[in-house]
Amino acid sequence: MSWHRQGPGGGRRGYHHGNLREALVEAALSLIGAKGPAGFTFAEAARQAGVSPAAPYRHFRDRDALMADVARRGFERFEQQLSAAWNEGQPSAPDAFKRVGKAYLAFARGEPAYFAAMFEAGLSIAEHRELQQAGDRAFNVLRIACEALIANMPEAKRPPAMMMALHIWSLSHGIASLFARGDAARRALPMSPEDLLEAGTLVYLDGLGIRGKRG
Amino acid sequence: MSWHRQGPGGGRRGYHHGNLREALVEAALSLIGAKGPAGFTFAEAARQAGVSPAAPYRHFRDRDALMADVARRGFERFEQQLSAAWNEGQPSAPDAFKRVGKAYLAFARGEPAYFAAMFEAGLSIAEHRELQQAGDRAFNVLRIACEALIANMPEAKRPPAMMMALHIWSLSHGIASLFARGDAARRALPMSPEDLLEAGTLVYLDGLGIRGKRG
DNA sequence: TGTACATCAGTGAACGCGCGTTCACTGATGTAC
DNA sequence: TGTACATCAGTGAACGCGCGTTCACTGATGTAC
Repeated sequence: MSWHRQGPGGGRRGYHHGNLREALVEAALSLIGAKGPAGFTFAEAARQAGVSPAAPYRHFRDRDALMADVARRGFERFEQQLSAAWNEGQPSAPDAFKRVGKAYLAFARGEPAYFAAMFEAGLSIAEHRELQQAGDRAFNVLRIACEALIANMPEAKRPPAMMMALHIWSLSHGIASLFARGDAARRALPMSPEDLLEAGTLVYLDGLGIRGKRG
Repeated sequence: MSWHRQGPGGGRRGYHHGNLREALVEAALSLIGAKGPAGFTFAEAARQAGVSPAAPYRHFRDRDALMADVARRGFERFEQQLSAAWNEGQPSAPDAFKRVGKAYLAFARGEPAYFAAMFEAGLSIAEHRELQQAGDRAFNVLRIACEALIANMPEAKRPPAMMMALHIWSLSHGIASLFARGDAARRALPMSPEDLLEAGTLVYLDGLGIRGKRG
């Protein structure tokens, strides 16, 4: 909690919170994590941040604006984690690609509140252009990874990287949504989501003629 | 609306609704469709069905029980549509398989309220065993289709049908959730979701050694 | 260094609202005889 | 065929609650001079 003023001393806060915007985001995350996107209310976020119910209006137009901000931060965090996993394709593109898949699932499992805000809060894409852009930037990491993976293929056999990225994204997202989510809606699975995704990706890449697993 | 009593005459209803349970389900569907799972309330469902707010309690324990019933019906409908699309693999397993994929997307797009209740209402799988079972039955259609697709392969090269079905399910579900949903959270796509799924499935099957699209 | 003042980020009380749920009740229906 | 009665599926009024939002306000902070 960012209850204390910044700077030395860490004394009790006074009239001003000092970091309310961040505290509200944290509160929203903890509420979404605990009760789902529907269970998050503006009033309770204020209470959890220790301010009056009117205070949040200084920082967010309404409940949806706070939710959208959480989702945007989620996409940024998501992009960072995918990007770190890709690590510019080092030491090899296939290895790095595998890491990206794992990072996708790790995010769904490790940050269920962000994941829910991003994909299950019912936020309209059209009404929140900044969300779409943040989502596109995260997707772009995947596309770059796909481009690197197929860079050495003969041009005639090279698949469109965009389509490839959309397939990998969809497969990852499906597995994450159904089997790797961090809440009670997760379904049981006879193997780990990571193994399922890795196997599916290998088959898919094989189908594209990459890595030629099968003679 | 099932406003009138069953039977000839279709006269005005009296004290008893006659078909309240069904009317509540319909009301729930229309509310979920219009405002998402979070926007559906017990009270408004009652209002839309034209009864007092206490009446629904004769038929459902609480709001969640109604939501779960909607989801269960959704899974049953889903199973029926997938099953009809599969049509026992006629005229050929690959053709029928393609139809099943299209049916998955058609359901997400055509029945957004059911889809949301089934996958995005935050219902706990553990607390609603009947939901899990209904979901499993729908999934089973996919598994049977996968088994039929690989039935003629030499045993040594035959992939596990369960894994294959999970991959296809995940890919379909990812595409449906991200690009083919029937509400404002749908993302734009440079092609149709159907084409994306069909292309992805072909590549995947190719990777398994089915249909040998590529030399 | 001190002071006046503008601005910012809170307060807290109040509002109307709709929700979920309960209660004793009652009209309608079905059935035993 | 009629009647008494049990059961069912509704009513409608009431409750406490928490929400979103607004309002005039005020304490704290920063800055110009």
